[in-house]
Amino acid sequence: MYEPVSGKTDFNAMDEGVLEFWREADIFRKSLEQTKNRDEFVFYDGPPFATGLPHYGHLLAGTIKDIIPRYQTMRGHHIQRRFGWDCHGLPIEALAQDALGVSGAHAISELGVDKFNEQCRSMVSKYVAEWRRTVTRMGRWVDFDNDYKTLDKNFMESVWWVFKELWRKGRVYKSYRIMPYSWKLNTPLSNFEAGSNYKDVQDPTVTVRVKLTEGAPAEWGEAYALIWTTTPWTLPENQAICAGPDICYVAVRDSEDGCVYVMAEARLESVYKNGGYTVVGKCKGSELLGWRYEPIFPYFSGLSNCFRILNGDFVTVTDGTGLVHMAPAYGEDDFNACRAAGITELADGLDWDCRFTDSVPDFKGQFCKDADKAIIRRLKEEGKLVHQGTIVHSYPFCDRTDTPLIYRAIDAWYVKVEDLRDKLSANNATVSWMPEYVGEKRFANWLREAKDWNISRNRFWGSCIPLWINEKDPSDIICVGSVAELEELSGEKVEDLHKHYVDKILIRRDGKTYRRTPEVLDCWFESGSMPYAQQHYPFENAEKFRKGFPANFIAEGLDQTRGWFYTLLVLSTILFDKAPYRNVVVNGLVLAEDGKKMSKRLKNYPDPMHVITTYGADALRLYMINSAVVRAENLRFSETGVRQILRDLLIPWWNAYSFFVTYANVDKWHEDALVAPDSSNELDRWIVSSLETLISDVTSSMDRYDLQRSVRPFVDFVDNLTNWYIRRSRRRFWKSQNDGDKADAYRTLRYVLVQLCKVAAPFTPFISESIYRNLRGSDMPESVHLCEFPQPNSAARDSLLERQMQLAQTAVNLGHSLRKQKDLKVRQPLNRAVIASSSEDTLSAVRLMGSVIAEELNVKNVEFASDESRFVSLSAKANFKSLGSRLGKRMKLASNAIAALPAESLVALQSGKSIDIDIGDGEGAVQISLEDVQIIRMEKEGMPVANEGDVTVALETALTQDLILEGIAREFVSKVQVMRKDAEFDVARRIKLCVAGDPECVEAIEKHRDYVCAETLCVCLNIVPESDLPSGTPEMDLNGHRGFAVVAGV
RNA sequence: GGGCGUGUAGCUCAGUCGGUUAGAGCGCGUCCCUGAUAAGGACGAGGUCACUGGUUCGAUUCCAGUCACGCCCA
Repeated sequence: MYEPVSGKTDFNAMDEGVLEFWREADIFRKSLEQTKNRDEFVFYDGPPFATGLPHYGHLLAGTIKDIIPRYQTMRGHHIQRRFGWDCHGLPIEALAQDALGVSGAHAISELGVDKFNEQCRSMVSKYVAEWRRTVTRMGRWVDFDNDYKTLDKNFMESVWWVFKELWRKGRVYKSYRIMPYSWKLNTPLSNFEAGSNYKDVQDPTVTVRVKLTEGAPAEWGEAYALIWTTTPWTLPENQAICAGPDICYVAVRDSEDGCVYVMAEARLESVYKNGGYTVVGKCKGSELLGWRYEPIFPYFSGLSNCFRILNGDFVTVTDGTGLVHMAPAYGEDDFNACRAAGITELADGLDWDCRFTDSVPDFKGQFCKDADKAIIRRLKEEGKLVHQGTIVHSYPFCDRTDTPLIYRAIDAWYVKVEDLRDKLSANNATVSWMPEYVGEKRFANWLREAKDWNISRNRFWGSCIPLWINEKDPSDIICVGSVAELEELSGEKVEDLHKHYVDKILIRRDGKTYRRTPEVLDCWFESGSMPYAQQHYPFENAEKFRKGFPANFIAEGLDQTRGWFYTLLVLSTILFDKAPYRNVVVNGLVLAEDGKKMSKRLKNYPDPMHVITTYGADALRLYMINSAVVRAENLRFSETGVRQILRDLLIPWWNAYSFFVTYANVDKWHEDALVAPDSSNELDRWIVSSLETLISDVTSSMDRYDLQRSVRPFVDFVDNLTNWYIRRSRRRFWKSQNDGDKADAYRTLRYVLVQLCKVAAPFTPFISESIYRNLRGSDMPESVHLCEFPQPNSAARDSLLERQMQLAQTAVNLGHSLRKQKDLKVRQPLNRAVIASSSEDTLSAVRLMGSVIAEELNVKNVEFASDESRFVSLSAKANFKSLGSRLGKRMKLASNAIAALPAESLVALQSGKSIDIDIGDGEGAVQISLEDVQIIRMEKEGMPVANEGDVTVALETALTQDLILEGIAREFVSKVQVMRKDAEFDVARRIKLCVAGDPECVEAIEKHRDYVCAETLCVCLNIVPESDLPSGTPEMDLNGHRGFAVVAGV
């Protein structure tokens, strides 16, 4: 006996039962144990931030990260799956700030970094339990107990090792970068943070003249460049002027003061609104390059390389003068352009509160923006101010304090990457990406323009930059690469590597004192170090690491192009000059059904747990995998889509299984060993062959990491299994004698169901397990996930048989369509169907399917004919594909000529002859053969026909009295079956029938008495006068005839 | 502004290495079937394959440009 199965299953309960089994029988551990001596297939799991609950993006990535390892395990590999957590960085700091009620770097320092960091540490595992629950519920097998955390001392120590390797190779340097800076919080913000609070503000604008000293033609006399800015306070720090190389500039002589002014031609009219000038010269910005001018303010006039005109592509003529004032300490374009021009020393006159320092004595102590007025006044006094106004524009503000942000140069640590571009590209070329374009275009382009990587953060909770700097000489730096090294250098015991511990540790050497640089590392540096740090390499596991590097496979979202994919590659390229991964599956974004981002606030998506418990995890997994989201495209998440996959695949599959169990139990059929069936029945051979095709398709797609294409063939297979194999085989299971054919049917169906479980196990681990557990033999593994993946066996495939069945299905569909057209229900038997095809191959193939077609179409005889012309008239149409390339411009005429071909020509073509046709352009005859035309079939008078490809089906629709009576009998059986069902009789329950009706009805039932009794399991059929029926017996409509039946169980 | 991707039926998506009838599922309408099935089948309505040009005998497909959307970057 198999465990009885209900046709209506509760997928949630099924899932929970399977989870319980996995837990109790410890199946995941067993699967690892079982494969421990096999080849290692290495998977790296990218660590998520544990600062929120998992969303669909995580579920999707988790599903991909489950399917591939499950598949590879079944293919005989050993695969460690360690979960990882990204524990550092701003997300967790933000949670801690909220919890402590503090905000900003100042406040944190006041509170104490130790307090703050311990708060962060205590909150890291806040969501861990919830993650574990959800990930597990989705069916993902991953090791949570042996997970890695970026805050572990060992992990952090390996990060130091990585850092020191970079340092040793001369890859780490300190430099400036322009960042949004909150003067109220005394901290730089990330660009992301800066983008969240823009406001419209009114700022001053000034146009200033700058005296040219070199470059301008002497005949101009006194000449000035005109510059424009909305930040007058940056003028004291001016170091250069920038012109657009391709912008057209003019020099005009002012008719009032007689001086010459240079500006962009496009801006001339807005500067000189009322004329009053004469043009004395024109040139491109590239010609202004290198001209020199007198510093506007004297404070930084000693700096070298400054006070020149530079060129830059970012210059526009939408406002200002087309000549841009450059204060490289306060603007990114300025900074980059000046650095490119060899200006290395920055004029920075502000302290950490953004007040002017001693270096700008005239404005000392004033907050920079407040100094605007005084600066403008000074410019006016000195005759440098040409125009003054105001502008309203949108400007970023600090999110927390609502004060305007100041863009300024901040000291930061960088990893040199720019000179590695070729190596990065070469290493990337060894990686196989799914989809290809992400690696070959998107990522490759990014690598080609890779910029040096800012790895320092002026924050608190993270891995520390392990650099100790001489208090007296900032160029004297010690890089520490391990705990032992630090202990030795400092003589102190190092318990923890977080900032509040290591900042207290000083190194004293040769009478000098070294203090740690205060920054922490970018958390991308940590996740990029994951291949080494998760193993505590090189301090431990050196051999294990070497075997497991690079990874066979990683999977993350498209948004990681610049994230994890990148940092992994940069670090491994520097350390080992190798790509750290061989295969990458990139998934797209999961959007809400409306195409917008999923938003908790808008509630535009269903809760993941609700979806899982309603439809089961398998349905959700399949829904996501069966979409292009596994090929980096976006998915609009639709609950209906999840329900759909349940209906299309999981329910039919379950029903096939429930069918098997129900009837096997009724028949007491049971076999322990699972053997490949050796049935001669064509349906059996066909479904086994289809199964082999499925195995082969799935295997080849999975080996290419093409998940979407791996899922697709399942839908077809299950459709064939339920709607053709089982439907066609039903009577083999129902018949009362237990003969060899019946045993073949059971054996085949069980075999197919069990093999299907194995093939589907990586995708739908729950339903596969559930079905497998009930059907397996006693010597088979206790879990489907401990089985081997079925080997593709081409010997078991019979492509001719698959083609035959395909043709039979086509013929049946055509016949059904004819019945529909002629309004003849399938229950009405017909005398004859004719299958015609001019192709001998097709005809001989479909000929073998005659009985199948006859039964499905409910016709007494199926005939085959090679001469279609009995049923259809033929005409032809040109095959543009074959002729077009040959004929070119003559194609149009040829198409007309072919449409006009007489019947004899078509018969000649069909018999395989080539014919010459004259297409009337005087260029000579065109020789055509059957491939060059497409035969069109039109119905002739007589029998209705339908056609698809080279198969034509004709149906004899005339009804004889015999056929009509049989139709009535079948209709009657159908009605009685409904009554049985309504009465909830068991399928094997015998009944008694009391029947009445009009004369035809009685005649029909009388004539087909045996058939009616057999079909309805009726042991006693009495035909009585209508008047003997119990009152209220409902009348049946039997194809227009009156009938009555009273059903009673025996 | 740049890189990459996407745009096909009311919806979710296939497909087309250039070929004259562009498919599936859902939804809708009509009907059929039901002795496993919250099912299944047939038929029908529904498409200027985002737009504009170009190449070609022929473009939804190739090329260029435009527009819209998305991701990343600036």
